[in-house]
Amino acid sequence: MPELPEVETVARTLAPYVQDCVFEDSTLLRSSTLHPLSLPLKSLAGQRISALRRRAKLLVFDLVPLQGNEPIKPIPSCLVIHLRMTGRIFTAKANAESGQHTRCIWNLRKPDQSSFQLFFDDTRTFGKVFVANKELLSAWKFWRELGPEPLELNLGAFLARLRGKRALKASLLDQKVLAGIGNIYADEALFRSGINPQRPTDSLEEKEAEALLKAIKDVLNMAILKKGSSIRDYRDADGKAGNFQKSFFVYGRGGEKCRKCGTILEKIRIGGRSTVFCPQCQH
DNA sequence: AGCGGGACCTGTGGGC
DNA sequence: TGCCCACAGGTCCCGC
Repeated sequence: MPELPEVETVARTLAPYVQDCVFEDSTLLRSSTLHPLSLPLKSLAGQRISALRRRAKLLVFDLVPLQGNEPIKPIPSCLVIHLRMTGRIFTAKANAESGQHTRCIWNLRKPDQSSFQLFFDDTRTFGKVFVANKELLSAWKFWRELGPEPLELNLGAFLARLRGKRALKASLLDQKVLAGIGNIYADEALFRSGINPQRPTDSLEEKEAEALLKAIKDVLNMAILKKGSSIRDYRDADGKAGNFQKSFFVYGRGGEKCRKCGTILEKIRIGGRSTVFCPQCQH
């Protein structure tokens, strides 16, 4: 579910609740939700959240030990959460009961000493929670190999990453090439730049790469402004759905008419993922 | 190197 | 109404 704009929205809506709060105890309701390399959840106790940020599709809680507390070793430096397809994170009052799909609950203490809970719910259970420090993060292949943030990428660096003969769409979905783009925004950016998703990656002319990079940034920025896209499950930390799904040109519209030219949109599979494009507008 | 397929899961929507 | 199948914002692994 959540791609870069959705995770960015969760980070922005959750930050005001958790900033400077301190972890107390944690409850893991499904063991597979904890990443195999993770430190135990109990090592979070006494850690203060100094910042909440996004990297790629990951939510990162930066931690600092509370002064005067004896931290549990090894000391974690962050809590990383990957929402995958159906993960949701939200706050609840102290002692709220878990739901059918609740996978993890954290008790947090605010600076004013009052307490509340942070819930991680995940219907399909693909999501992961990872308590880490620098060493563990660099041991995590996925993290170590993440490509650059697309919103911070310049044309030269983008061109340098467009290597290989595979379909361009497959490259855009590869988190080692660019970090944060998923199935929705890959299709939308390709449509908006007029490029066919099946094109070999290394066939792009510089002008086309420039148009594609601009389309990627535009579509991600617009989606962030609209608080993400909600197809079904996605909600921000306040439980609110996004609005960018109303602006889709192609995603989920296979067989319907192109909003620009009226041609019937084609639906194919690339790299096992549904891909919708306009055979008239995209070359 | 890069593909297709399957695995991991649960839920929903469409077709019959 | 009910059953069965396809499919879903992601990633990983295997075999060719």
